[in-house]
Amino acid sequence: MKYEPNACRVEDALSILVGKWKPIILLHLLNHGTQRFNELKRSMPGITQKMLTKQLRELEAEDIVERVVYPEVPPKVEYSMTEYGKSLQPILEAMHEWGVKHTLHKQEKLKKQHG
Amino acid sequence: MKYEPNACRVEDALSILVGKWKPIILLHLLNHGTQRFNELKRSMPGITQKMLTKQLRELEAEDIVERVVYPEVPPKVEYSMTEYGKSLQPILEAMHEWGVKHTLHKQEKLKKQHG
DNA sequence: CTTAACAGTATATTTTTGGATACTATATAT
DNA sequence: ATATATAGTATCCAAAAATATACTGTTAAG
Repeated sequence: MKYEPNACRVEDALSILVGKWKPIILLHLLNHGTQRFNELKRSMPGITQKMLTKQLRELEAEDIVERVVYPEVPPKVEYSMTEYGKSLQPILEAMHEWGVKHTLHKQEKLKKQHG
Repeated sequence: MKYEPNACRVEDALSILVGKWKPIILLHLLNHGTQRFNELKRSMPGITQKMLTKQLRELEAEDIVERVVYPEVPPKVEYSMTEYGKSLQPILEAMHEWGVKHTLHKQEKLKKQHG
């Protein structure tokens, strides 16, 4: 494991995970498998169509998410994680684990501060 | 490992790693140990003093980085990872590993696209 | 007397990200 | 005839992140 500045690829992973909605989208697809556009939208209160579309297209461009259009009317579009995209799962899990610890750490810090 | 929306703590980890400079700062401190302010600045071409200060203060507020001021003139301030902050290393390493793979993945994709 | 090193702060501006709202097309249900 | 569901676009606007630039105070070096 080398981290010479020029060889550092942390940003590559980060750029895919970052954004207000991307981790939520990824975790939802990992947990629920294939989902239609409006299924995703309904499970993420607060997201706008524009944002959801934009995030999904970015993930698609990176081969993380697959988009399948069925030529029906009304339209039907299904999203799912690619096999390649699933390789992000261990990282998301590690971040989740760390986040849980960090929440506890902050709580203990607060206790100390007011006795 | 549960990801019920309310229990998802991925954002907690993400909020600490995110930003144009934070991963760079963290990796540098992990690899080089204690560093003075201008040592850090010199090793990150392009960063402004304001940005470096801001990122370091945010990391300090989260107990990731420790800041020690020596009452000398000219001023001397040393930064280092806290023990707690070092617990981020496996995540950063995992992201680096993934980033390396992703770089290769993209290269192969390009090859296919133009024959 | 001027300049540089140190570790910042202050102010203003640009760039990026995210959000609100209205609009499209087609088919089915009422 | 009207409303609803589908999966989006197109504009415009607000908020957040990042950058540029100038400034502070003290000491030592030239």
